[in-house]
Order: sequence, then structure tokens, then C-alpha cells
Amino acid sequence: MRLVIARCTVDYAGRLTAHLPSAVRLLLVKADGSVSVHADDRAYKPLNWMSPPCWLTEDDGSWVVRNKADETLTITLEEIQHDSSHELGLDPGLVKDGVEAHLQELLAEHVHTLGDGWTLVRREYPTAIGPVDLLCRDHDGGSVAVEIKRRGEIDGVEQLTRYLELLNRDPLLAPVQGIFAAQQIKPQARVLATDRGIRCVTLDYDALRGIESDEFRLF
Amino acid sequence: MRLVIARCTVDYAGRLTAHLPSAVRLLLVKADGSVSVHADDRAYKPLNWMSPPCWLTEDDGSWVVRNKADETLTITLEEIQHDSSHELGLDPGLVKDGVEAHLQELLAEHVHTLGDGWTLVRREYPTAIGPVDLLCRDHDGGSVAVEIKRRGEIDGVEQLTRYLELLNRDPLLAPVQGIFAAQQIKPQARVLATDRGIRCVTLDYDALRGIESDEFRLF
DNA sequence: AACTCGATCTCGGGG
DNA sequence: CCCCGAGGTCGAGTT
Repeated sequence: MRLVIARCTVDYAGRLTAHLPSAVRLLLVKADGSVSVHADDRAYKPLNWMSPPCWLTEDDGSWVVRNKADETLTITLEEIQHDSSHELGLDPGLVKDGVEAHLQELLAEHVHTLGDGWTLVRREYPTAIGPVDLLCRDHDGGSVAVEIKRRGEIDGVEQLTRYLELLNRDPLLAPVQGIFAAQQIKPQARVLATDRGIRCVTLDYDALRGIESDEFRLF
Repeated sequence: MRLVIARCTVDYAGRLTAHLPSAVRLLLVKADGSVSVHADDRAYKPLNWMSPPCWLTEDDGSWVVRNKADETLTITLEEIQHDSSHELGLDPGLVKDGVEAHLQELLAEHVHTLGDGWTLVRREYPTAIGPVDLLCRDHDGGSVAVEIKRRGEIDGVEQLTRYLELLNRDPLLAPVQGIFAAQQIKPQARVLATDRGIRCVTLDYDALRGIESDEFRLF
């Protein structure tokens, strides 16, 4: 990883064209060849960048970074205040917990918490407009589509509504009930769901994990 | 801006919990107080970060960055290889061209490319749930609502659907056709639009610009 | 301040 | 490989 602090101008030409007037900035050149240009604010997003795979050619204070689609990032250096390189090695990467995929996994293993005698048909049940998170059968064999979110907002209710409309056209499945399941459900989303006959279920992540570990302990 | 290269472990607790095992990384502390942790790959995204407004407390090799929602980023430094600070000053910021606003502008000037004899009523036609990108009249005087996106996805079709439902309640406008116009239209979005009787149009940005410059040359 | 929506989104998973 | 959805989305503009 190479760190350069320099007064520079930057031009990007590709999916759009963009220009940065002269100022002092951080230029970050990573081992994969990628380059990013940072100002002294915003943790997350650089002012400008080129993602890998791409290649840097350096010619006397003029850098050109190019990728396969022939997009270019041109950096003109005017005054270098710092220039250092560092060996970092491979990163072991991030360990996450508490995301939607894990919620889906947990609920899929415990659909009986939604209703007695319920069974899972499949996760990611495919439709022409995208996969339904869970398709289940209730104790009577009726179909239930479940949409799972970490945070339940209006978008999620709209998504489930689209799935239900489509699934209910399938005579093998219809009628299909809907369940909107999330760790937190926004009041507006709850109103909309209820108005459309969709049941809302608040998920307790720790409790689902608890069930998991309880069942594990039984064996 | 402060640049630190150090072997460290990182823990984030907030909207999720995440952990980074010990490795050498770049720690970037910006003037707004934000902190980001970078590995030697991926130009854009830090492995972990805290966005401003937030506050760093440093206590003998242990950093804690906290925000108002009480999310915390904890960095434990094990071995510091580099530590430097730099004065950057305010950045004049990025000048962009070629985004959705420009597409709308171009298409507004050339609604005849959507159909012979079509005319523009107005851009950003106001409704109670937001502005419609373009409202047009076809050769028969019928109303047409146009939603413009750079990339056409399902969300955009939903948005246009809501506008059409509202506009069609206005007896002065109804019936109102819908056109979903984008540089690229995703298959699922096309299926949904077509199912709802919405016409899909693929926009060629360079061609629209070409028309522009051709017409310019005529004068 | 809350909400909406675009983004050179980035990133990961599944077919 | 592309398609698709999620994101600690971020960040800007508007109400």
C-alpha cells in the first residue's frame, strides 16, 4: 500500500466525466492496483477512485489509471508532501453476525414458531420477479409466503405484495397468505401490511439463536 | 488527516456486530473525526469504519470511536509501523456530468423520439406523491407519463405505477399511458412493466447527445 | 430532523 | 458469466 499526500488535480472519464480542481489530497494506491483519492472528510467514500482490476502508469508527476472498459482516472501531481509504501499482507477479513441471511437461515429451521404444524417448502422460492424468502405450508396445507427483513419498512411490504399477487395466479399454490417478518417493523409498514391482510411478525434474533442452542443441547 | 499503519484488531458493535482478527492495516483518521480501516485491496470500501459525526478517544493503544446512536468501533493497536499527520484544508469538491438529470434534460428536448408528433407538457410534473419526470401528449392529445432512469429496475416500475394510478384519477388527464425509459432495463423490471401495460424504452445517451449536436450544427 | 432516491454504488450468492 | 438483492449501504436534496 502506497500513501501519497499531494496537491493535485484529478479527472475521471468513463461512466460519467468528473473533475477535481487543485487541492491537497490523500492518494491511496493499493496492492491490487486500485487507486482512490480522499479529502479530509467522509470516512467511507473517496472523492474519486478506480476499482480493480486496473493499471497505473506513472510518468513524471502525471498518473493515469485505466481499466479494461477503457475508463481513465488522470491525476496530475503539483506538489508532493508525503510518499511512503507499506507491506500489509493478506487480510483475514471481516466476521459478521446478525445479518438478514442468518435470520432467514434461523427462521427456515424454525418455521414452527410462525404456526403449529407449519413446514418449509423451500428458501429462496423462485418467481419471475425474484425469489421469495420462504415458502411454507400451514397445518392445513395452505401456502404461506414469508418476507424476512432486518428492518421492516414499506419497501419490504411492497415486495411481498408483488410476490403474493404473482403466486396467487398459480392454481397449485393459491390462495397464498403473506407474512412480513422482521426484527423491527416501522409503524407505517405495519399499517400498510395489515391493510393488505399481511400478518406482521417481530423476530427475536437472540431467541431464535436460543432455540437453536437449546435444541443442540438436547442431543 | 492522520495516517497510521499498524497491526490491530477491530470490533464494531451497532447495527450489527463484526470482528476483524489481528493483521496489519491502514487506519485513516480524518479532520471530521471519522475513522476508517483499510486492507490492501478494494479501492472503495473500508473493512470497517465510523461515519461522522463521531468521536475518537485514544487510551494507550486502545481506540474507541463512538457516535450519537452509541455504536462503537474499537481498535486495539498491537504494533505501530507508521504514524503521520497532514494538513489538507477544505476540498473544492467534485464536478460531475452525465447523470440522470442530464438524461431527463436531453429526452425532454427530444420527446419526438418516443413517438411522432409527441409534445412535452412539462418536466417534473408535480403530483401529491412526487414529481413525474416527464408528462407528454401523444399525436392524439392523449397523456403519457415518462419515468426516466439510468438503470431501469423494479423500484422504478413501482414508482411509475404509483404516478399512473394517481394521474388516472384526474379526469382532465385520464387515460394516462406509462413509459419506462432507461439506458438499461433489467429483465425483471421489463416483465413487471409489460405486465402492467407500461411500455419500455431503451435510451441511447450518446445518440441523444448526437441529435443535440446535429441540431446545433444546423444553426 | 426525517424522508426519499440516486450511485462511477460495492459486495456476495446463485443459476 | 450475468443477474439479482442487500447494505452498518452512503450522501445529497427536499419537506
